[in-house]
Amino acid sequence: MSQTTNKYAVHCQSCSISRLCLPVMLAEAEVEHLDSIVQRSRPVRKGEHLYSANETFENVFAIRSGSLKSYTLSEDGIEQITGFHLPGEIVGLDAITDHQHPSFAKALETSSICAIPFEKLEVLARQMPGLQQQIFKVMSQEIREDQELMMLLNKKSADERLAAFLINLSQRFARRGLSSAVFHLTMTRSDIGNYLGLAVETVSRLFTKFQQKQLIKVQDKEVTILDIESLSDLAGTSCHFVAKK
Amino acid sequence: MSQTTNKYAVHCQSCSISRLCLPVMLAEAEVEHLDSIVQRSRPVRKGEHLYSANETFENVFAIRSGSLKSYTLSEDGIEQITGFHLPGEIVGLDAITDHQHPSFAKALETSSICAIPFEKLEVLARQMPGLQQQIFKVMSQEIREDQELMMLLNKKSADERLAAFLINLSQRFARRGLSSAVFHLTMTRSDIGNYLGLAVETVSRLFTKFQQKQLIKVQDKEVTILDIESLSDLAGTSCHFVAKK
DNA sequence: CGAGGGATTGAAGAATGTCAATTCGTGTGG
DNA sequence: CCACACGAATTGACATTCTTCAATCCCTCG
Repeated sequence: MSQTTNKYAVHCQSCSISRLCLPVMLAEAEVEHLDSIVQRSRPVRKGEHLYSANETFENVFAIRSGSLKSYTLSEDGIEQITGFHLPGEIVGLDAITDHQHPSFAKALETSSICAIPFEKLEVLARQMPGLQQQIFKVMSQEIREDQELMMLLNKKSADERLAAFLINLSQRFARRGLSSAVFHLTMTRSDIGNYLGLAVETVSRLFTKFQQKQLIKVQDKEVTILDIESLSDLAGTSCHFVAKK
Repeated sequence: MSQTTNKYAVHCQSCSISRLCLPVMLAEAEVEHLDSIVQRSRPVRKGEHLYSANETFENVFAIRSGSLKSYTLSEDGIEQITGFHLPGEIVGLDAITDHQHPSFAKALETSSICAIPFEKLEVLARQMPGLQQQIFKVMSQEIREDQELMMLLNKKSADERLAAFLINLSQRFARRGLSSAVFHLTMTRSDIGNYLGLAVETVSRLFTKFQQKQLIKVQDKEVTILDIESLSDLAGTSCHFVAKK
């Protein structure tokens, strides 16, 4: 066992978010196998990169605590945030294709990360049907979420985008046993705008607008959802045409 | 062997686009195994659905010839096209997560399709490392492409989007041994607009604009790329700020 | 030959971006 | 411990791209 493994030992067996992570479908003995290939190192601090574009792909990463953003850089150096990631989620899956990371992953706060050597994971997956299934599911889920995001960016107004974003975060926090009503944004307004395809100023204006409409309360990075109903309506059902009348 | 398998028998071993499809990394004997679980049925005709949202997920589908579009419907019934698919590509991967299709796949022209029972594929993948790897790669690739599309929708102007779309199509045709300069659009202008997050009118205007600039030649559904250089520049490097000056 | 969807083109309007100024908050260094 | 500096956030005024609406044309397919 490596030193790093000892030092930051939190085993999958006792990990609080294992039910959201790869071990979900595994028997106890299987979890031990998985655990044995997982590498844990010192926490990644805010602003540090977990991986960068063009780096060789070796591991996928499971988030144990904290939060990350992943993003790509276009040829002209423009940052495009492709996702925010919470505990239990797996990042780095976009690198499998050609063994090189196409994107960056950066910590939004100090975060604990499990590195999982992908080649070993593949081998294990062949022996453990449940693990293979779970990997497929996680990847499938990501494809689906990206599609939903596309829908959001393509068809929805600025109001709808931000509402959907907040609802989405709320639900994800809830699944992790945190409050769905009050939560902390670890990303900047600029990050949110970048992710949603909006100017920072627009995001800022919307926050105040939502606050005036008593949908949410915002104090710096602390968001309180006051009217989840209306916010959901805004996020989901209303469309350009209807909204206008 | 089922009747359908006989009737439309084109085996993976002799399939012209197998190098773009799942068999890529397999030994000949392995391809035979894969081939034995693949189901081929009568071609899907233009406008017919390969699968629809909420249907139970059983197969992923490989496209042998023709083209498809996949799309989702929002709660308010708005169509959002999430991709156009060419021979060699696999569709239905977004359904693995919860055994239900979240999206629709519709033929844009008469298309030959291979249905691959996913449960059988999973079993096979455990026995054939190369197959498992290829499935992972295909899924990873899709995640990556969705991210690129997000970048496109989020950060690029209408001109850049259409240019990128045309370049992308051109490259994909080229990989399939077709002309990268002259090709046929099987989707409508409306489809293109939907996919790129633009109004049909905008797409139409851009086609004429590109034509005036001698970048392309368009005659109905037939596109000829005249100046791939400039078009690539437009698609990739130029950014809002620079372009404005 | 007629009908209907697809495509094109023009004119006007709206949503959002851009620019600019100010405030706020936080972390750093003296 | 305070002052400063710098990035983040907010707010206002203006600019612009793209959408929306409307009319017309075209092509295909019954």
